[in-house]
Amino acid sequence: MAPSETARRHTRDDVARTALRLLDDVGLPDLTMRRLAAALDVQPSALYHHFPNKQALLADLADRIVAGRPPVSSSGNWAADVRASASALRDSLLAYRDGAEVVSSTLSMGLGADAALDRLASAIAGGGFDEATTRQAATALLHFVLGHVSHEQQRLQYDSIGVTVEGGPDASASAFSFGVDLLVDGLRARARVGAAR
Amino acid sequence: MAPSETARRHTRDDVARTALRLLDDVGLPDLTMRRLAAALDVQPSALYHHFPNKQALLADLADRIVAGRPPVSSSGNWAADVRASASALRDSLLAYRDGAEVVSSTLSMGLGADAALDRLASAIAGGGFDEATTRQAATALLHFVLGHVSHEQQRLQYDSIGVTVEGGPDASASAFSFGVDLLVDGLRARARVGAAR
DNA sequence: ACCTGAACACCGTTCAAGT
DNA sequence: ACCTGAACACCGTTCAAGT
Repeated sequence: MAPSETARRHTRDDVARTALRLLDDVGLPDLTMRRLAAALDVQPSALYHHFPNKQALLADLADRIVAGRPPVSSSGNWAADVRASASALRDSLLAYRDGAEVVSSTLSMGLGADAALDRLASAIAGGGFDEATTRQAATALLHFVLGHVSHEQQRLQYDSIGVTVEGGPDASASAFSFGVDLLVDGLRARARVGAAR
Repeated sequence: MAPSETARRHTRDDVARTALRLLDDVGLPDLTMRRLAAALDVQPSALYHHFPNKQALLADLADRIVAGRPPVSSSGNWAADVRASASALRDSLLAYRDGAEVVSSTLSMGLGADAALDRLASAIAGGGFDEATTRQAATALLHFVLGHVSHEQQRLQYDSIGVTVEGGPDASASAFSFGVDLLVDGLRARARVGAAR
């Protein structure tokens, strides 16, 4: 125990966990490498020992945010499973400040958020659609969920600044359900046609 | 003509148009106030005479991107109109590098992109849905369109760097149509129920 | 393996002052 | 009305060097 009273060296997991806490405290725009370093009581350059760059760190955070809730188990009703998966994903994103924005950004970088897509896809696959339909429907649903929750979280910020927003959280949740139902109903129409028994 | 050979003073419209050109040339991450100032042959601080901050500039760009194409005129077939509106919006976004990202960001700031929502909503309204349904469906569709095209444009960048992406532009366009159809079919199911003649 | 210290090449924004 | 010059308070990232 040479260096000092408190342990000083960090692991990659430490860094990610601290980043997640900092994200929740200050939001994505203020989650800088320098602030993260300060939170870890370390020089900014030390972070680059654990992550090659900020993008890689954010991709890791996205994975952790999505994995926050366990995947929903299949119930035998694929439409209900899709709704439950979408709702669970929304909850995961809402669990961290700017969670949707973080996952969105890594999805567009092609780095993370695969888990989110996979979960939606496997729920949809329960309806017996072909692979192309399943993948495209999952992508459409993911885009809707990320867009909706991003919007929702942005309004939460305005709200916390004191600006009152029309609708409120109930309206937001019901608009979310509506969007998911729209996509599920669209798929249902396809199931009737596709399942040419 | 006191100052010099070339006219030196700019209008707000000049600034926005130059910003749009710069966006197309270098992409959103490199569209900085300082580079824009350099492109206008002006000091960075001069920009703040035309726009209060970068957010306001981006909101203006978003409006211009969405207004790039005229709204589709009603054809008597609301479902076809919705598909045409979504497709026209996609074309507008694809017309500028990172167009979808620009519009997304201003939408989440509650500043612009109203025109995009309004166009989708008026096409949907042709189906005779109540106002809440129309608005929520338009929002869902807008989220899908923005998410899809953002993703699409990000892949274009990887493509231009030399990385070959699975699928290609045809697959992307057909996945877009599929997502729009899914939402339209979901709405159609609702039309049958709602129009309890 | 993990970190420091110092630097490089940038950002957005403000503000007094000029014409 | 539109702009300059200079500053303020930051960024992400690299790299030699330390332990």
